[in-house]
Amino acid sequence: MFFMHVINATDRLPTRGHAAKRLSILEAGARVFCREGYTGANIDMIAAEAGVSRQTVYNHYGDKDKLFAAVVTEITQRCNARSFEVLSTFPDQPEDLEKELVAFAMRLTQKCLCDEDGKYLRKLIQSEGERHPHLFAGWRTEGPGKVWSALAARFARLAYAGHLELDDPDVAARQFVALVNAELHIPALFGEKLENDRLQEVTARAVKTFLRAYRRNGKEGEETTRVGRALPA
Amino acid sequence: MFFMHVINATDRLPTRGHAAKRLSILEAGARVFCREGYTGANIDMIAAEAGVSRQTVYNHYGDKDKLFAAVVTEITQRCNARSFEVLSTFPDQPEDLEKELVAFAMRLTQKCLCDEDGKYLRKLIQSEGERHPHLFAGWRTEGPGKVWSALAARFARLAYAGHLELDDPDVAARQFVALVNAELHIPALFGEKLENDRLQEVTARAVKTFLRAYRRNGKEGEETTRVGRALPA
DNA sequence: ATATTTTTGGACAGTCTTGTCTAATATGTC
DNA sequence: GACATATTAGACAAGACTGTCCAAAAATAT
Repeated sequence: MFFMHVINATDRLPTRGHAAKRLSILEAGARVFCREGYTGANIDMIAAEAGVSRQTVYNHYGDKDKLFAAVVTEITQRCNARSFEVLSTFPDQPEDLEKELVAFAMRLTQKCLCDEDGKYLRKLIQSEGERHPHLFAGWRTEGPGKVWSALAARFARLAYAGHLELDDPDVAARQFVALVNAELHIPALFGEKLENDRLQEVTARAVKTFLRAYRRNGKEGEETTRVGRALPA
Repeated sequence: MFFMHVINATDRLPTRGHAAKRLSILEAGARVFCREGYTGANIDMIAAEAGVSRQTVYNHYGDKDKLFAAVVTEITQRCNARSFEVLSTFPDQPEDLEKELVAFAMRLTQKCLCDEDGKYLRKLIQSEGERHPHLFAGWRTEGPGKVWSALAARFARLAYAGHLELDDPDVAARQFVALVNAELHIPALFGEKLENDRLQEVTARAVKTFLRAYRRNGKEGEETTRVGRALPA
């Protein structure tokens, strides 16, 4: 009983206000580190943006390095979780494969790559990936590593069900992602976002190309994927 | 005559030693800015790496901002020039399209994306693109802007000659680049380079997929691009 | 050889940042 | 209300960096 009390007093999660400030600092840290880079960010900026005093930042996270590491860990987890969430909406039993793949690709883009967390993670890696690769080792294995192989498994299933024709599901998965993101890289470098219409358009074209390469011959809907094709009667 | 002399004394490029130091500072600046980011880089580091005194850096470039701008301009020009050099080796009259496209893609990757200047430019844009987009406006229009449309023109020519079947050459060009670079992004984030064998392999697969999607129906070599395909007799 | 330009090293002020410390205040619990 | 814990503002020392100034030394041109 008194033991419980001791445990509660020391191990229990901080009180509501406490936890709220902690989170607020983390969010502000993500924003500022992302905006200014690790070296360019300073604690006062983060404290101000979080609406707390500088000392509170130090109370919670110790120093700049530890705060950065905490930000990386948190954002990584969020992004990974989001990725698997989206992955679970993959069209396993498609009625209209092209349409459903486009919708899936749009979810992937909007919820994982073009959202705030996705942008933060990208910039954090860009600014510190080369200097501190260990900070992102977890992301590499748990993030792209697992997402891609899970995606490959979904494609393999589509192939087994006769919808696709693949040499190597892993290659196909990476190429799918590459095609879908083709037009995003440069705008992302300058903090720009594609409008929704444009995103829809480039995604549709990416999927179309993917299916041209990988759709099983003689399957339905082929004439929509290759314009002006001269089919042998 | 005396007029010539005046022109020479004021307008001529600096003497050899002078120019050599100027260049050395620029190269060192590129390395250090790339390694440390704009904020993280400091003038003493650059001076030391260039083998000159700090004052000399200020004599040549005025201040940190101007030095950074000069580095960006120089590296941009080099990268653009290199891109068009490689572009001029595009296989316009291919005998073995797949093989020649793979070779072309390898040149593009190795000479433009994976070389030192390519890496510098990428990191410079990553660290300062969002904060100072105007510094890279020239790159966007003269670099990817023109390279892609030139590449699209080459693909259009291949289509006109009956080798390819394209809806939109611009889309095809961007997708080609995206496929070829699919595997490079993540290693690049951590300063890693793909070994040549691996690069060759992923490039071959990218081109294979590209041709599966865009090779003209009934053209030669199709059976090599689609494994296990069931052709209608 | 002499005059001119360039480079050097060092000192310097001013600014910014990190991380610590303290005393006062706020917040929440019992 | 009393008590413990969290938070705040501000001062502070130590260090780093920028950009300037200067006088001596070196390189270059005439």
